[in-house]
Amino acid sequence: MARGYWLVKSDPDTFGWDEFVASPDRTTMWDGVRNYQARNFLRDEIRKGDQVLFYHSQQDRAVVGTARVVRAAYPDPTQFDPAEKGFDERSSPENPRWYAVDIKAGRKFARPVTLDALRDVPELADMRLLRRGNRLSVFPVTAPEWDAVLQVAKGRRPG
DNA sequence: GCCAACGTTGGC
DNA sequence: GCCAACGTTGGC
Repeated sequence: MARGYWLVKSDPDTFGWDEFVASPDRTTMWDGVRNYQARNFLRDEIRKGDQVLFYHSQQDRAVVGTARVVRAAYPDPTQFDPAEKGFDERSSPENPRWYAVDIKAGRKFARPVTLDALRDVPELADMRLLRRGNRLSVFPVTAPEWDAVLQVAKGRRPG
């Protein structure tokens, strides 16, 4: 089975790498996605075992480590809870609208791979992360892109 | 703090 | 069905 690669974004002020690693079994529910394109990726394409780049948005703007999908898509429970920010009154357990996956923290990069560093890598010229106006919080990464990011993380490229 | 990008909502 | 207004995201 072909393994998939993904990038997920997180605002470190809300949920950063350190909090991720401190989670039970280094695993967190990746919930709160309320964008249909991102939802479709979660619901239809992400598979258990897929690999993930964990990216800090906002002030950090860097890929900080890797993760792995340990549970494929299931209905995001926060959509049913009026106390949650992500509550959606149009959703019901019988007809869920939003999905979550579980991801487990992998390795932390020795040095974060910054956006600026990524922009210097020719193989990443078309990477979704670097496109103007990209706001998707989860999207696929190609195998060459995955390899190139890891090369930068290992210090084998400038950055 | 500002602003561009973009998705969603609601009036028509 | 169109589109202006609005809210959110995220880079700078």
